[in-house]
Amino acid sequence: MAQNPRPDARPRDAERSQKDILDAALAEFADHGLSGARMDRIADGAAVNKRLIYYYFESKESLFRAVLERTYEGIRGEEKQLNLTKIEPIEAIRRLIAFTWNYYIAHPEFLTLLNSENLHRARHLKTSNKARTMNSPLIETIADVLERGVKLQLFRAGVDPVQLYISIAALSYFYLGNSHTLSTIFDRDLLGAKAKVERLSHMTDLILGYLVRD
Amino acid sequence: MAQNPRPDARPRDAERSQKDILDAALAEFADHGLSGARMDRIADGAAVNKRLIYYYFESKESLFRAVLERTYEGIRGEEKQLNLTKIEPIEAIRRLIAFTWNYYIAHPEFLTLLNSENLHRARHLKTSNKARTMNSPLIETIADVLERGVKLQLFRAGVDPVQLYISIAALSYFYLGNSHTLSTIFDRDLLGAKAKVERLSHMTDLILGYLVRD
Amino acid sequence: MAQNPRPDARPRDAERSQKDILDAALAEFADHGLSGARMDRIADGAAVNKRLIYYYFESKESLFRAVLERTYEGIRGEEKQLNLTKIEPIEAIRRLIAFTWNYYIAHPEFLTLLNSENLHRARHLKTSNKARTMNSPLIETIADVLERGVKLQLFRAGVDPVQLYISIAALSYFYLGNSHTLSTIFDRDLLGAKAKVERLSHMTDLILGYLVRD
Amino acid sequence: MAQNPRPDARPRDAERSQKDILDAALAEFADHGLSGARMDRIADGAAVNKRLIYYYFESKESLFRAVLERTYEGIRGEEKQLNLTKIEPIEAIRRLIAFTWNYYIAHPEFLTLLNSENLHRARHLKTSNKARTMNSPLIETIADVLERGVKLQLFRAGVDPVQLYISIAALSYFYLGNSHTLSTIFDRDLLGAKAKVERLSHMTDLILGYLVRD
DNA sequence: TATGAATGAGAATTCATTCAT
DNA sequence: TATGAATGAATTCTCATTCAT
Repeated sequence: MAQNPRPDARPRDAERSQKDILDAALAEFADHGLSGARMDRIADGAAVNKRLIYYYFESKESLFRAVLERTYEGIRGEEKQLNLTKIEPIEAIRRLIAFTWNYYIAHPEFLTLLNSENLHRARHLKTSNKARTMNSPLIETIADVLERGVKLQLFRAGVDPVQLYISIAALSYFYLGNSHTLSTIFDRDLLGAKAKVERLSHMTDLILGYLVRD
Repeated sequence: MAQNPRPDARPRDAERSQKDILDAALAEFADHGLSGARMDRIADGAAVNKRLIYYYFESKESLFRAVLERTYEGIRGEEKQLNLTKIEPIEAIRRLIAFTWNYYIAHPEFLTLLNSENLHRARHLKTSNKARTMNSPLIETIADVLERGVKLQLFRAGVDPVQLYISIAALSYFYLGNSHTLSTIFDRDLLGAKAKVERLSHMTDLILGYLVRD
Repeated sequence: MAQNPRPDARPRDAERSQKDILDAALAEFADHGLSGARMDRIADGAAVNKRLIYYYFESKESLFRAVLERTYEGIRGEEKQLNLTKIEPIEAIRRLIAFTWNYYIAHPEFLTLLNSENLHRARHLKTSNKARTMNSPLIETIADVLERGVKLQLFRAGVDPVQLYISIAALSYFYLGNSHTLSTIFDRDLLGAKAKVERLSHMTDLILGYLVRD
Repeated sequence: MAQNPRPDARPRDAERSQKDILDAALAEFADHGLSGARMDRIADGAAVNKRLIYYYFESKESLFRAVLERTYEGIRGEEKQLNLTKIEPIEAIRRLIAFTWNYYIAHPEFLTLLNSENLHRARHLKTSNKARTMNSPLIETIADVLERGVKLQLFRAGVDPVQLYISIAALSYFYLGNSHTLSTIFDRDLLGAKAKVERLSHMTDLILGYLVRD
């Protein structure tokens, strides 16, 4: 179908166009996965000519990689803001869980994007030096918090920070990412305000119930 | 003189053909998602004429739904086998975690299929009376185990069986389903024998650490 | 899609099956034309197995030819019933117009079937000895009526019966066969009771206005 | 420096392509009907890539609608050229009949296209604002001619212009549109030069024989 | 006489991508 | 930096017809 010119034809600059494309691509990939995404819709969403996408980003796959990189940058940036090194250990864990939970709620596209990338066996991640080396600062943070907690005889010893990081992520990720099937199967609204409060509470109880000695 | 059927001719077996199609479709959808799956590859995989797929299953979406239904049937069937009602509560939880973990390892296609279905907002599940009503028997089981554990003063009270079910699933699901990106990011083999033992151990510790009172 | 067995599985005989097939085929061809007709729908409509159609009628084209033949048989049979040779000429013309008009109204499938056959340049008619030789008895009838009318000094002389036959058919055929586009263009209901009366009246006036001398 | 468009400047490719597609589509739809038409043949006929058809016209149905619109535009345009308001009434009617006759002869595709559209119950016409509102100017013309003829005491009174318009169209349309079956049945060449002259003569006699008082 | 299973050859439509400017 | 026009290669789906019993 012939494309219409942008209705608001404000002047455009290279950076702006690229950002618009990445924004539209993120939405499209998050909504439809890599295979289901349509370059046409991305062009429409970004209000640019389709050809321009290829000008800036070589191909659909490349574009997906770029989106993935920006997405990892996004979460890593936020994780860095989360300064837990001076917070009391129990409270630090609390905040960590809440942060993860809230981040996923605020960025549902992160979940589906990661699912897509895993479906493709991390192909794009592996070929992205940028994203591959963006380790989460939270591993260090968790290690620090655990260490302090153990020293204060608050926490059990011998907990692997990576395992804990994964578990904390898992508890939110699965609940939110699978909410459509889960709520269908359980015939129960999992995303209402009350349900959300309960889930965060359960996850916090679970993690702290495990960590905290008495 | 009765003619023999061609020696290389596939015997005409409707049930067999349908099963072959479903098997091939499961593999294809699990590998590529709904959009990425190719009907041609499914036909090849099932060694049937492409047209036959449409003869038995109306469309790609319908086929996906059928696959999904059979997949849910599969896990629900196994869950039913898992008789925990007479097992001592702590051991029961242990077995439940191990079962979930092992099932996902044995059926990696279950994970990607569910991810696909969630990407599509459970569209197929919602239109499948069959699958929609196949509630997991494990909710009942968990409720029973928790109750017994509480009565024996082994477990903490007030734990919601659905939350616990979701959490147990989450811990395995996220680890296995995201193993490609996680192992890339952590540069660590998450699927080696040792890593698997450690993960199962961590998950069990986590859940029991939370549940068991002292 | 797999076919269901007939819900009412009464015993069937060859003649009955063939008639059912022809009935269903007529409806299908009339509704969708030759290309648009579906053998599957015909089988469904006749409540027989698709294979049976090929058993009795070689192919889609053959089936169409058979339908056409039966259709011509139908109208020729009715035309024969119309005994106008002893009717007063003016009244005979009146009856002839009304008969044509009413036949087309009662058999709308006749119109679309003929349109289809003309689209295909009368290919099936030309290869059907049966239909090709089924001349309309009305030509003779009209010739007779005209002759009598002229002798009685009622009608003008020199009218070609074939031209008149075609014109009488044309006036009904076009109105009824194109009623969908005509009523859309004129935004006027052409098929209501009042409109029908008016059309028949107009056609009769037109033909008699031409034929009758004063 | 403003460039003057050269008078012989080639039309934009886009326009040309669209016209070529519409031309080829008209021929194809006229020859085979909507269902029988093949997008491949249209692409070949227009010497464009098949994909381009979908680029400009959404679908086969849409293309058919566009063809229909252009076809109606064509006849309405010619009808407008036919200036009969200052012509003597009898001569005006003569010209009108001849115009209709000659237009159908020159545009046989118009007949089959309309038949197709009626087979589809004017579905495309009804969804085309363009075509739906292109009323024939001939209705007004006929009303005017009739009125003048009545005033001059040449014509009978009380003739509905719409009925007359339909009848004039019908006489040519049926003869030409059904010429294949008719000439097969009558075993008589209906499209030879002599036969055409006779038909036009008959139709004119018929209409004027009805209209003109003595 | 009848039928469920199966298919090869298309058919419409889609899609990422490139051409020409 | 930007774009409208164009396309080859799929991709889903269809259809008349045949196979095997």
